[in-house]
Amino acid sequence: MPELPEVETVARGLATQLVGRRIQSALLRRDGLRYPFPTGFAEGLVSREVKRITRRAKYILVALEGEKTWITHLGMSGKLLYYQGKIESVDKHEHVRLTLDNGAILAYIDPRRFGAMDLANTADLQAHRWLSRLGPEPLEVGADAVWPGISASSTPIKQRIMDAEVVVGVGNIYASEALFRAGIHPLSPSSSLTEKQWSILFSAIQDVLKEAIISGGSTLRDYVRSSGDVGYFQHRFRVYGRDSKACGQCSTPIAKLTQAGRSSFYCPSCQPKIS
DNA sequence: AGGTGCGCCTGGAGGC
DNA sequence: TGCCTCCAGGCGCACC
Repeated sequence: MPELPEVETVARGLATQLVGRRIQSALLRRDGLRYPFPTGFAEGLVSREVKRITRRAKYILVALEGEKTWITHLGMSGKLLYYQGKIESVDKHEHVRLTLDNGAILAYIDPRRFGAMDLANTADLQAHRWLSRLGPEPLEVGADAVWPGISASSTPIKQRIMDAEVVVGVGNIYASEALFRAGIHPLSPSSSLTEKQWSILFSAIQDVLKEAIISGGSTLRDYVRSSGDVGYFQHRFRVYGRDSKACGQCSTPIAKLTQAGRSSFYCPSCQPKIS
C-alpha cells in the first residue's frame, strides 16, 4: 500500500533504470485502470526518451522528450517492475508493458486496478486535475506552512494529516505511526492542537517518512520496489497492525478504532484522549 | 461549504 | 476442504 516513502523508493529505482532509455513499444492489455487510458496513450509513449523521473505526492512523474510527462499512481496494489531479459509467464494482473531500447521490460502489475495513468503536457503539469489541488510536500516545507490548514478545521487530526489538500503523502500507516510518536490521540480535533503540538507532530511525520525511505518503504502484501526487492520499515511499526499487543513504551495494549472507514492504531496511555 | 461515507477492485485471512 | 464474510486503502464523488 504505497504511501510517500514507497512511491519515492519506486521513483528513485526507476530513475536509475530508465533515465536515458528510449521506449520502443508500449502494450496496453486493457482499456484503462481506475480511469480509461487517455486517447493516444501508447503512441504518446513510444519512441520517446526518458529525461527524468520525480515524485509529487503519491504520483510518479516520468518526464519524456517532446515535453510530455507520463503520470502514474500505483493506487493500492500497483507495481512497476523492471526486468532485464525475458519473462517466461505473464502475470495475470499485468496491464501495461513497455519495452526499452536496451531490451529491458517495464511491466505495470496491479491486481486491484486502483492505479491510474495519464499523459500530460509537461508545461501544463501544475494544472493537471490530479496535481493542481495538492498541498505541500512534507519533506520540503516547515510546520508553519501547513499550520493554517491544521488550525482551521475541527476534523480529527488523523484525517486532517491524511488530506492531500493539507499535506501530501501521508497515508494510513504513517499517520498512525506519526501520531504515536507525537503522543497525540488520532481523534483529537485538528483545531485543538497548539502550534507547539503541531510542530512536534509535523516533525514526527517527517521523521517517520524519512526513516521509511531509508528502509526502502514498508512491504505488507503487494508493495515491492521496481527491482522486485521488498522494503523493511514494516518491522519498525510501533502501533500499525499491532492492536492488542503491548505498547513498546508503556506495555499498555495497543488499541484500534475505525475512523472515516479506516483503521487507526494508537496507545491509549501514550496518546491520551483529549477531554 | 465542510464533513462523512461509499464504491471501485482482488486476494488473503479467518470462521464455521 | 470449501464457502462465506470481512478487510486492506487512495481517491473521487454523492450526499447530508
